[in-house]
Amino acid sequence: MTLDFLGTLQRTQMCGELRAEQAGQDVVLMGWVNRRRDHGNLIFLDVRDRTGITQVVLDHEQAGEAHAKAEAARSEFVVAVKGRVRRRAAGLENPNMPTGEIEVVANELLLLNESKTPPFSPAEDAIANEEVRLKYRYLDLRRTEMQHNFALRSRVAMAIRNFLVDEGFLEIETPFMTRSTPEGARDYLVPSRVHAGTFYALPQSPQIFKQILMISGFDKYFQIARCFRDEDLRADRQPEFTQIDLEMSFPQMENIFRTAEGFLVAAFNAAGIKLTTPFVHMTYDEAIKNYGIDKPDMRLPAMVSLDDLLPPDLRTTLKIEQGLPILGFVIPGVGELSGSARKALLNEVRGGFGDCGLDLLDVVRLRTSPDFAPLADAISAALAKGLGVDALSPDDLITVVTPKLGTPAKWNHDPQWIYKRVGALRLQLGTKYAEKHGRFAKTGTESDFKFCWVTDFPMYEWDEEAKVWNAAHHPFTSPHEEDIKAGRLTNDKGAVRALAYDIVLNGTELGSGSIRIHRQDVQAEIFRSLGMTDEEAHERFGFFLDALEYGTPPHGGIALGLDRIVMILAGATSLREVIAFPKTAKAIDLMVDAPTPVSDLQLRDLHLRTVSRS
RNA sequence: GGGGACGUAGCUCAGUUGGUUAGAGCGCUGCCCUGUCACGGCAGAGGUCGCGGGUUCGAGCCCCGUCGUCCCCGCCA
Repeated sequence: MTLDFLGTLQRTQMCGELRAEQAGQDVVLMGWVNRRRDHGNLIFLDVRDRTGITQVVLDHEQAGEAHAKAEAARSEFVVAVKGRVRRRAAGLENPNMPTGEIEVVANELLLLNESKTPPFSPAEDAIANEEVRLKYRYLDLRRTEMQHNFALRSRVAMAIRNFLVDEGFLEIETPFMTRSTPEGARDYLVPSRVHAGTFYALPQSPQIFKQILMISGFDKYFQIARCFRDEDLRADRQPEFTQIDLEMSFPQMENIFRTAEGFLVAAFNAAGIKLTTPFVHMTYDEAIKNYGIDKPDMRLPAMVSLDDLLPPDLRTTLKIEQGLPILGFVIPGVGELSGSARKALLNEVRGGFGDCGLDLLDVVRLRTSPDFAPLADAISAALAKGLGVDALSPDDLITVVTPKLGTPAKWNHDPQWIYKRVGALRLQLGTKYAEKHGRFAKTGTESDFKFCWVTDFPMYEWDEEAKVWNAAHHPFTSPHEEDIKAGRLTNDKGAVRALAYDIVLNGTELGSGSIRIHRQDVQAEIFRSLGMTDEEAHERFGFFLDALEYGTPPHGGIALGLDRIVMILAGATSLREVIAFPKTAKAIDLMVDAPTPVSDLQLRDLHLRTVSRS
C-alpha cells in the first residue's frame, strides 16, 4: 500500500465541531477511520478524533482518486480529508450524532498511515476483556468513553489548581526519591548506585515535606502529587496514585474544610454538577453508631438503635443478651418479599453471621403473633421516624439485628464490633438490592453525591497481634488539647481523640487530613506513647524533630485522591478507567510488561544480587 | 497470605449426562452495490478449547497441578 505524505497540509477543524452553519465551507479533517460503509461507487468514511465523528462522502464520479483510496482504507487507518461541508438532504440527517446535520464531501483523501486489524474496535461499545484492553491500551484509550474520562480528569485537575492558586496557595514540588519510613504502607525502594547498600524510597505521601514547607513559611502549599504504596490492589487502589495534597499554617479545622469544599465545588462544576456546601459533619463515634463504619454511605438510611423498645424482661423472653445494642435499619423500596424469599434472606444473613452471636428478628413474623405484634409495630414506627416518614411501606425491607444470649461485648477488643457488623450488613443488603431501590442510580445531579466530613477519629488503634497501640492516622496528627492535658496519652490511649478528619463521598473515603503537632515536646511524647524510644524516634524522624524546634507554626492540611474523585464523576467503578496506564491486580503493567528482571550488569552497579525464596 | 468468579476463533459468547467433523454473532478476506450511518447481499478463511499431567475405549466437559485476569478479606500509619 502506498501511503501519502502530509506535506504542508494543516487541519482546519476537529471532527466533532462541524454543524449546519458551516455548510459550504472548505475544510481539512484528520483522524482515524471509525467505520467504512462501501456502497460501490459511493463510500462513507466516519472519521474520528478526540472531539467526535464526521461522516465523509466519497463519490466515484466526483472524486475518482479519493474514492479509490477510500476503497483501500480500513478501520483505524489515519486519514486526512480535504472537502466541502454539505448540509445533508432532508431525511438523511443522523440525529444520533452531533455532526449528523452535515457531511463532508471529499475531493481529496490522504492515507497518512495504515493500521493492522485491531484486536478490538475502538468504535464498538461492547468492551473487550480488561486484559486485552490493557495490553492494547493505546486502542482502548481511543474509545469515546475513555477520551471523555481523561478530558474530564484534565478539567477537574485544572479547576482545582485554579481554585487553590486563587486562594493564595503555592504549588511546590517535593521529591520522588526520598527517605524510607517503615511505618504504614510498604515503600517502593530505589537502590542507590553511589552509596552501596542504601535505598531511596518513593513517597507514600509528601506528608513530612509539606509540614516542613510550613516551617519554611510558605503558609499555603498544594501539590497534585503522585504517591506510591507497595500494597495489594483493589478496584479503588493502585500502587501509584495522585493526591491533591495541601497544607496551611495557622488554620482552624473549618479553614481546611472550607478550602477542600471550595475546590470540590470547582471540580464538580467542571463536570457540570453544582454542589451545595457546607457538607454534613459527624464525629467518628456518630458515624459508627449510625452507620457502623467510618465512611458512611449516606445514600442509604442510617441504622436506628432499638434498645428502648426492648427492655430487660422482653430481652429475656426473646433470649437476647442484656446491655448490648439492638440495631435496625431499612432498605427502602426493595419490594415486598414472598415468604420463601424472606426466609432465604434470613438464612443467608444468619449464615453470614456464623457463630459471632448475632441473630435477626423476623419482624414480619412477629407481626402475626398477638403477643409480639405491638413490638413489631413499635419497631416499624421507630424506623419510620428515623427515615422521616409517617409509616413504612410494605416494600421497605426491615432488618433488625439482635445479640443472642452469651454474645461477647467485645470482639478483638473492639466494643463497637456489633455496630460495625450491622453496618457491613446494611451495605451488603444495599448492594444486593441496588437495582430495586435505585438509590445508587446516576441522575447526573447533586443528589447522586452524598458528602460528609467525619471528625474526631481515635488517635490510637490497638493491634491485638503485636499487642501495641498504633497511630490510627499518622504520628504527626495532633490529639485534642484536652486529651493531652488530661494525661490520656499515657493513661487511656483508647479514649484519645485526634484532630483528624476524613471526607467521604458515597461510602468512599476521598481524603483525610489533620491538624498536625507543631511542638517538639508534644511530638516526642506521641512517639513515646507509640512505644518508640527517643533514640528510635530520632533515628527515623530526627531531621523532622530538629526542624520542629525552629519556630514551627501551628499547621494542618488534607489530601484527597484525585483518581477517586474523577472515578466517581465519570461513573466508573474502577480507578483503571481514569488512570491512563494502570496496573493489574498483581501490580503488572500489561502494555509495557513491567516489572522485568534487569541485567546482571545493572544489578552489579547497584550492589544488588537477587535471591529466590523457596 | 486466604476466599470466590472466569479462561473455547481477533472480540463477545454458546457448547446437554464424557460420544461422530467444536458452533453463533461481530470482526476479517474476496466479489457485488450511489444514501448508508451497527449499511446490505453472496462467498470464504479463521481453533494447541490457557498450560501440564491424570482417569477413560473416548475429555472442551471429570480429577490433580499450574499460569493469567477480575472481585473480596487480610494489608493500605
